[in-house]
Order: sequence, then C-alpha cells, then structure tokens
Amino acid sequence: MTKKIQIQAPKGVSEYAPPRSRAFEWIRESLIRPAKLAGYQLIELPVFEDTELFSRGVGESTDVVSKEMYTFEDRGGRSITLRPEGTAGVMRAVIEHGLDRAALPVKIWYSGAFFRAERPQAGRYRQFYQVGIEAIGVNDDALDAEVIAIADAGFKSIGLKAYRLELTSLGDAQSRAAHKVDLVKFIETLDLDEATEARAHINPLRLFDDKREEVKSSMANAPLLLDYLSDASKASFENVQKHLRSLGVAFVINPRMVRGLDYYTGTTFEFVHENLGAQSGIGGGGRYDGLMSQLGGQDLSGIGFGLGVDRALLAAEAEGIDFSHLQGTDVFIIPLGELAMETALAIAGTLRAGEISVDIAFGDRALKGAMKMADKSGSRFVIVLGESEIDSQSVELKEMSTGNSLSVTLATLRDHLVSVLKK
RNA sequence: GUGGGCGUAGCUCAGCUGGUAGAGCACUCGGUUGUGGUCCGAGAUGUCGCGGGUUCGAGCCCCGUCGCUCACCCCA
Repeated sequence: MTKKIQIQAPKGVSEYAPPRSRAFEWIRESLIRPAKLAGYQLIELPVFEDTELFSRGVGESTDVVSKEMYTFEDRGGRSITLRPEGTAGVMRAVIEHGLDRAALPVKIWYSGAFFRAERPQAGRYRQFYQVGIEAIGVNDDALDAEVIAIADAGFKSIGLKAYRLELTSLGDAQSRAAHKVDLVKFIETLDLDEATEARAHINPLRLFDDKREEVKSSMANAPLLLDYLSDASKASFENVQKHLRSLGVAFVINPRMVRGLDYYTGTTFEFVHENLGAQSGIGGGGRYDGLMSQLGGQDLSGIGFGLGVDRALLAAEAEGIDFSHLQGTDVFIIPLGELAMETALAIAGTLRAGEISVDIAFGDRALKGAMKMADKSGSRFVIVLGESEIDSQSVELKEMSTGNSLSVTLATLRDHLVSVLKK
C-alpha cells in the first residue's frame, strides 16, 4: 500500500479560486482599462527569458537579481530565468521586433505572472500578478504625469481610497553623482552592522529604505538626492508636479523613496496603501533613461509602471469594497422535466447570443432546491420552465431581489431582457 | 538567509489541570402537489499535519519532522 500524499501548490504562490477569483479578474481588468483607453496596446511575452536580460537590464547589484530569481538551465544548456519583473522583457521585445522604428512613443501594456524566489509573507508571493505599461521613446514631462495618472485612475476605478502616491525624482546622471559623493561620506560616519555596510556599498540609496528604527534615525540627517538636482532636473520634476496638479492627481513628495530596480532615473513613484501589512506597495514605476541602450537598442528613454494585482485585491478587501455585484448570471432557468430541459438549453443559447448570461439548473433537482440554487447564485432573474410554459410559449420572468414577476413570451424574451439589462 | 505564531470536519474555530472529539457556517433531504431569501427537523463529514517518546490512557506533555503564517531583508 502506498501512502497517499496530498499534493499542494508550490510554496508562496497566489492562486484564486471562485468566489474570490471574480474579484481578482475584475480588479485586473479595471487596473489596466485606463491604459487601453489611453491608446496603449497589448504585448504578450514569454514568462521566461535569457537570464542575461535581467542581470543586464535590472541590475546585478539588486536583490531581485542577486538572490530572488528562479534560474535554471534548459535542455540546451542555456541559462533561463522566470521573469521577476516586466520592463526588461518589454524592452527586449521592442528592440527585437523593431517597434521603436515606428512613430514614438511606443505605448505598450502587459498583464501576467511574475516570479521571485523570496520568503513569502502577507502580500508577497513567489508567483504574483502585475499589469503594467511602458511608453518608450519620448521624454516629455506631460507623459510622465499621464503615466502616473493612468495608474491612479486604475486604483480609483476599483474604489480604493486609503492609498497615497509618493513621488520623487532621481534626477540626471550628474545630479546622482554629486549626491552620491556626499551620501557615501555621510554613511561612513555611521556605525553600521556588516550586512548593512555591505548593502550601502552596493547602493547607498538603499539605506533610506531600511525599516529598522536605529537605521532610520541615523539616516534622518542624510543628504537627500532631491537637494542635489541640477536645474534642468529640478525644472522637469516641477513640471511633472504641475501637470499632476492640473490633472487632479494627489501626491506627496517622498525624497527618501527608493526603488528596488537599478534602471530608474528621473521621475519615480510608488503607490502605497495604508492598511496592508508590511508589503504596502501596490504599484510603482518611473523613468528609465539608459535601459534600452543597455540592452543593445537605441538610446531611447522610457517610462512605465507595474501594478500589483494581488496587492490591489488585498487592499480592496481591506477597505471592505463590495464585490457582490460581480456574482451570478442575468438569468437562471429551472427546467422541469426532460422536454423542458431541451427547451431551456435552446433558450439559453438564444439569450447568450445576445450577450445575456444564463445559467441552468442541471441535475434534476426539486424545484425548491433549484430555487435555492438560483438564490445563492446571485442571478438577477429566474425562469421556471415547465409544461404550461412550453404550451403557452411564455414564461414568468421573476426578479429575485423584489420577488415580482412579469409574463413574457418566448419570442420576445431576448429583446425584453436586452432592454431591461441595458440600464 | 534570520526571528515569532500556528497546524482539530469543506470554511472559521472551541476542546478546562492528559480519559480515544464538538460548535457555527456551508452541504444533502424533509416541513404534502410548480417558486428562493427567515424559521424548524433530520443527515453526512475527521487516520486532531506526520513520525517517535512518556503514560494504564495523548488532540492536549516531550523530541523530531513537514507545512502554513507573520515580520526582518527586499519588493508588486
């Protein structure tokens, strides 16, 4: 006798089964809809790429690349990595297909699963979902602002309120270089443990992101990059803010914000939710000047964002957003007997062809049980279909929320429902 | 990689100082003939994560192990 071992999902993956999957699907759609309405076009990419794409694109010095990638060798001996983020892959595809040789900017959206080999915790998964956009080839402050506004519109459309948009600028190369000199000087005066010291050495900016109180307080007086911006960078950053204000997008400046990926330059931003756990970032992005040329393409700038679908769902749940409108079909048909089932199937087909969703009570259950099913399904209307209805070719269309019903002939049922459901 | 918490019916959990298991929700059927949401009745469901130890006896104690979870690091 072999012992049965229950197979479980791999550690740390996020999966969504009904009924929660309804909310997930709706949120994913809602988050990306503003981008579609703004002229962004879909790109479907592989979930795995040549490992070098990420080490070169995202940056060898990032934690994401150095210790969080799912990397393996394929049968041809190539080093393959499950994508940990979206931007590098989009850049690769844009270069590979020459999309950047058309009119600029190239405006792309994507949606899919990403992978990081981290220790899971609330809101942090090994497989997680993001939607994102990239606008490549135009350096325009108005575009920066619009990209941010699109992300904000996505969050607003699902009803989120308890979040803030944090904004900063990493400036141009010379601004960053000047700041780095002083920052390193400052950090050298601190008494840090070895691991933190090492991190500071790789990227001193990362110390701003440390959550430990002692590190936070010792960084309180650290020089801020925003104070080192060149005149041009400063003007550009102010311009982005001006556009955001006129768009009515609320934001706060966070000069201590740090992004985890190395390619960011200029405008960077993060959406932070207020009642999630430690993993409170629900989306973020920024401008990246050198990424494309780094990957062997033209020297074009780009800006984009990634929004966490899993976290947006958690945030929506934390805010108590109501998903009940997502459940149930428009119509639930209860056939009584075999002939009625045949008719029910035919009616369902006709209605569905008119974009009306229809469920049927299968399995020959008692009327009372079927009514309970209809009730629990959340369907808006129910139709009981028996001999008398078939004889008369008309049904009682009962609205579950009110209990009222209306007699409608089968011939006019579809048109009637289309007009009722339209509003 | 480091630290804390937890693993009991499908779900949420209770189980007192050790005496071989319970509630609520959900589910099925019923409360007379073709109409749900409330109410009432009946029913099904667990190798108490796994392995070892202590004990006459362990869901409760000890050791190990696996898993989940939260936090650090980092990030969506």
